[in-house]
Amino acid sequence: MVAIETKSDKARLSAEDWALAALDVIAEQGLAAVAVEPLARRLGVTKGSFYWHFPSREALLVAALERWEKTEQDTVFGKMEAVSDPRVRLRELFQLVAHEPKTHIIYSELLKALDHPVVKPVLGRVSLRRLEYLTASFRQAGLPRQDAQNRARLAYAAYV
Amino acid sequence: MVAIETKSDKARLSAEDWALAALDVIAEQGLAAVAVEPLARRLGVTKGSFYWHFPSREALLVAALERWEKTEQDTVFGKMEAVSDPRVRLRELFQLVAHEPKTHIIYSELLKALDHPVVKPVLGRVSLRRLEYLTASFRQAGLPRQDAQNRARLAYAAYV
DNA sequence: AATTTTCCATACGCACAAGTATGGTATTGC
DNA sequence: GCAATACCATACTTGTGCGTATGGAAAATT
Repeated sequence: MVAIETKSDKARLSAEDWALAALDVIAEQGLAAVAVEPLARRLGVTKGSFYWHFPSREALLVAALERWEKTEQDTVFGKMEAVSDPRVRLRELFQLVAHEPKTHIIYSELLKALDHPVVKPVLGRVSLRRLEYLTASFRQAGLPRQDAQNRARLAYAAYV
Repeated sequence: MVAIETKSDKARLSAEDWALAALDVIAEQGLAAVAVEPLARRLGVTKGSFYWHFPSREALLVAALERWEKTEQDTVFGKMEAVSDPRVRLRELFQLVAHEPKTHIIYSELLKALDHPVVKPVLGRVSLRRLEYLTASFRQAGLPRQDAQNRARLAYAAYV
């Protein structure tokens, strides 16, 4: 028989479950609030579980951010490719960030923790990708190179 | 004889010395890094000193932010009153924030800690004052009320 | 000079989180 | 059914920070 399991009561956990829970905590209380024991309580287990899946808290952060970077990339760029007109695509993009608050909140929390060595490179890559994407879209919309770059920077700054 | 004392070797400390040291730590490592025992080590004393001047860590934060709010108000608005032409005054203002990094950095660190109940009202007041000042200057520079407000908001957002 | 005050050190107790060690239970593969 | 492995609980140890209690030294006061 197939076990009937909801997200909140599960017999056994995977490393990914921990990473997702960590992202939830980041969204709710920031990166500094990601602690092993509170997370374990939240998941209904103890530290013993955690240290089987991960060697350290640091490793959890790396895994969580890695997963966040991947999914944010997929959702945003996945939904964008469908639209061919670059101008409509830009509108869709802003619509998307506005109505997908989770990734959005995590982004701002990570901004607050930019001094953390694990966070910096990740956020650097994500920001750069978004900027390049914006610039490219503005260029396809007809703007010359320099103007497109400026518009992109402005739009992104406004978003932040 | 008057005691010759440098800032780093002083026989006895005052509450203000602690507040200033706290602001230094905020500027360097953020509000969360303001801890009593490390601060004491930094000042060359122990906790015993601290808890004579303050009843708690919270009280130190309040005192430090209060002091920061006061001095930032004095320096900025003090240097601005001298200039009568509102357009020149605006240029001076941006010049000022750019070359007075200390207050500036503290401001951004406090932004990261906006969720802290002690920080929120302080930063709210400071931001509001700056915005109103900007708006007033833009109006005196000849812009109508609505445009002045928008320009002020934009300029402040860009600064942040 | 003697006595208050002022300021600080030392030594506690408490709480909480990181990591380790070890043993137990549930699965899975055979 | 049985052994191996996967997953987790319990019980440590260590580190660090908050706050308290108390006694001692230096300054100021009289």
